[in-house]
Amino acid sequence: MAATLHDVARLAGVSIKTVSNVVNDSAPVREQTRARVLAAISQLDYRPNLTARSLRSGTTGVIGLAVPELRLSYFAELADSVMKAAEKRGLTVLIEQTNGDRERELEMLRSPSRRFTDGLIFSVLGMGNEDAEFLRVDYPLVILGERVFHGPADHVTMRNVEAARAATEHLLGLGRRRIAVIGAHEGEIIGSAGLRFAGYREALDAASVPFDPRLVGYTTLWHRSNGAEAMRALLDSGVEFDAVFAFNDTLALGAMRVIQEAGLVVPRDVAVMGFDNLDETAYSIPTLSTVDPGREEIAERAVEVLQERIRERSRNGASLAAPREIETAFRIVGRESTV
Amino acid sequence: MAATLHDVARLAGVSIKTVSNVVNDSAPVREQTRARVLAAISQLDYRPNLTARSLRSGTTGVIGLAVPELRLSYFAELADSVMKAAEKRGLTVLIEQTNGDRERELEMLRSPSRRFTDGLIFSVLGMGNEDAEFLRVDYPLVILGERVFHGPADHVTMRNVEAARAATEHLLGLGRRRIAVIGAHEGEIIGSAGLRFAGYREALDAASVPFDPRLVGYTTLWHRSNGAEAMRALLDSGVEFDAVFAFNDTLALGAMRVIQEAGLVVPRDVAVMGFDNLDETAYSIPTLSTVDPGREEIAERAVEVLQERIRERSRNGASLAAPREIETAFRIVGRESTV
DNA sequence: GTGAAAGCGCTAACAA
DNA sequence: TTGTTAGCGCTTTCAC
Repeated sequence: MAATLHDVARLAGVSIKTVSNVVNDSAPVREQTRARVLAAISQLDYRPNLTARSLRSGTTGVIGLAVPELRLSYFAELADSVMKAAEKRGLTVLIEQTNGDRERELEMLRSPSRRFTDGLIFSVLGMGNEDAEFLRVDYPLVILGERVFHGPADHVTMRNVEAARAATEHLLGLGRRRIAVIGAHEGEIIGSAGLRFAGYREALDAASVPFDPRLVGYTTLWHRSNGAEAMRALLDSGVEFDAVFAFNDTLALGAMRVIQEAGLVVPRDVAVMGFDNLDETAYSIPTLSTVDPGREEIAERAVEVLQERIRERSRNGASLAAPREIETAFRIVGRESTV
Repeated sequence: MAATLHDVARLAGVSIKTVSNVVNDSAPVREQTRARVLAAISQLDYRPNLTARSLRSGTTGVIGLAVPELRLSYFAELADSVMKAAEKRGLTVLIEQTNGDRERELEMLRSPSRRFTDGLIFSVLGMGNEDAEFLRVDYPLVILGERVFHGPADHVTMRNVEAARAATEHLLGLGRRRIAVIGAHEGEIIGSAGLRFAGYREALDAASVPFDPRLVGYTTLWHRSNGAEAMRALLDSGVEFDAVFAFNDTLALGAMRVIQEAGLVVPRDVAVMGFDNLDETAYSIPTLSTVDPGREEIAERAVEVLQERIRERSRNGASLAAPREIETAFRIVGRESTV
């Protein structure tokens, strides 16, 4: 059985309070006593029981991270960044998957594991702005993504409209004028698809390039196969285009595959631009130009804000500060697909 | 403040024991009483404090999963499978990253979060058989991977030698006789590289195809860039080959890129075979033939064995049963790269 | 500088 | 069938 404070105290011939003081540096301890305690600790290989500590202190040092699916590279890379940011701050991350499903997302907010975590970083995909009130919860919560804005919880996101505009301008800068988009969602205003589409339109308008609805590829999901299908439809339709802006890298890679199968050359015949800067975009054939959404910064800020809220809460019982909207920086990454 | 058992008991006019019985189904409760308790629970939105329950019961319902790096697709997909298998059994997964680093792996075995988890599934990459004794720990532990065999902990792995042999035979079956390998590790006997190399040799020998050391591409890591480099070296060396067996999919994808850049056609000039059956191998150009290692089954078995050990332990204090070596089934997946 | 004791919320042994 | 009570291991007043 693992050693407890009592065992250490008995061996060192002191009270458990003294041992606790040594372990937590919570009060000055005479040098000689400290040495005796430390000796006992190492002799017994004592390690504090975190569960007991949690019960007493009310915090666990664990934060939750809810993402749609870990096997989607974007979320695996995000999880990696969040774990690294958390580790720097002495926090452990408990990852959970929602499948991007509205119902499961709502459940997640009330999952039993919330009792195990001090707060939650929640990458929302299925819920919409109309669900915002569900985000009014009694624990620290930081929302990620583009589904809910100005809700009752802190929110970290990138400038989607500006980034999509910059991506489109990058293509315009190459002299491309017939720029198709892939990944649009009919009638969506907010959400990544809606915002990125808006950025695309802004760029066209600013450059006085007419918008052609035949160049819009709608897809429900943003997987590789959806990018491939949308591109096939575009090619079959016979509409002319000299560039494609896909709303994420996975769509772009799927589309690029179909373009090449059709005997066209990237970027000579069609320039391709993605969005997310996944690791693998640096290794595709050709390498894929994309938007770096600054995942590291998003993760850092999210963990930072969450930790602040956790601290506020443990001091004051609850935080009254207004929810924060934090926007992070992006960067256009030019690679072979848009030379 | 969140409601406790006491609050519910007071509201329902019963003792906390009765509430506890209702919550845990631990003893029969009169229908009428149960209804009153349930009403109080929902009125107060009572949810049990898992920390307190853990302190009392000595278990947490959380298992650890240590993997090298989540951004490597193989481990993201493995993590997904483990989480799904765990969820079926009512367990939550705490993921931690080791970076495949021996030192960090050793630390992981004694990480403070072990106090938070009932057991650990540990995908080992940096440690070797000589470190096996470190795996003699006082909590349930299941090892994954090919670095440690017959150690003091349970071990779930696939038949690497047989799988690599089958993959090579698949290429031989196409009439290819000059089969290069990529990802070999000089002098390694166990470890994925050593075992897969052995399987390759077995297949050649069985088919009486002479082994040519010039066809062996050594790489330290198994990333895309390593596959690309190894293939470049192979092409530069001028040695002839009509097929490549890469020891994982990522290497294969990197190699395939270089093959195509060199103006060769896959599979006409060079057939390519990977290993792992990553999601993305179904979408590459051409799609990649590979070995499906049965990640789902590995995950299922690992969680199952771990849970058994956890239960044994909570019953008997400790498990005396000998460590188990479990081997799972694999499957050759033929795709465009080996038509 | 150190000790005694209460109690975090829960489960389980024992009583009634 | 239900209630009482003793801890799980720790932190934290409050004495000394």
